[in-house]
Amino acid sequence: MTDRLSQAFSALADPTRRDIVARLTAGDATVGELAEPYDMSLQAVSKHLKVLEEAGLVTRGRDAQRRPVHLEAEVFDLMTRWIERYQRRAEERYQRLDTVLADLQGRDTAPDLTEDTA
Amino acid sequence: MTDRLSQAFSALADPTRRDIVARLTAGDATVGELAEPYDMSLQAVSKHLKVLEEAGLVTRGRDAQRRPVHLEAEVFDLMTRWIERYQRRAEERYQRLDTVLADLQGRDTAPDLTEDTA
DNA sequence: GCCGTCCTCAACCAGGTGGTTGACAAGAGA
DNA sequence: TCTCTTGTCAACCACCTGGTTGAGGACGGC
Repeated sequence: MTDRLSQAFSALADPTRRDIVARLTAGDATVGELAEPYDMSLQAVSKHLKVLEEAGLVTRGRDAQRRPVHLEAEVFDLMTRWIERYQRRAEERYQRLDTVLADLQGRDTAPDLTEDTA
Repeated sequence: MTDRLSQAFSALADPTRRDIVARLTAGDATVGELAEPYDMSLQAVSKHLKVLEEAGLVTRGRDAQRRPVHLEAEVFDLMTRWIERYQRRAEERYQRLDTVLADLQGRDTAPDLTEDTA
């Protein structure tokens, strides 16, 4: 689970972290501000932020003893590109379903593996 | 981790499962066909498919003792909507950065929580 | 009916995850 | 300097995850 895309999907698989991301679209915030609404220790939120940071979804600055958290948009783009690519293909497949049906009798081999997935 | 979106992100956080999804865009496949390229037991692949199925990314039919696996597009749409929503907001925030800078001196409250995240 | 094929279920295991508490580092302010 | 605020680090814990092996269910073909 070391690749960028796995880290990004994994980071957003947690509802607390998605909530944090959602709130950060309103503007940067400190760890304390982000932790306040949750019934959870500051340390736990700090861990969540570390996960988001390692996934590249967030960066952390420094302002005295405060660590302002900042949302980064690039990795989101990476994720949407991956999803839309296969979503689009799946939809295309249904649109030309007649062609697929015609192909069915000739289909006795496994699907090819020529596509990279990362 | 019971909600739909968490399950979907979590399912795609694994490279093997993303690879399976990618291959399924070429057409339905049986468990055996899907397992063939991996250095992994059939049972392990069967588990991966179960995860994908519970996330709603895939459905499984029945054809005698075979269980053809079929890609579903709807949940992808749910994910892209979530991502793009916050990605768009993050980008908008940079575009009107001058406004944000003007707001900075008045910003001493935590970001609001009016947004649902699921 | 019996065998082979395709697949799932159950038990197990190592390692990861999400939370806790306690200690402490870095700075601002008195 | 002493203290308060802000946040991280480390150790610990219960539970989940991704793999294994072994057993067996469901079905087609002989």
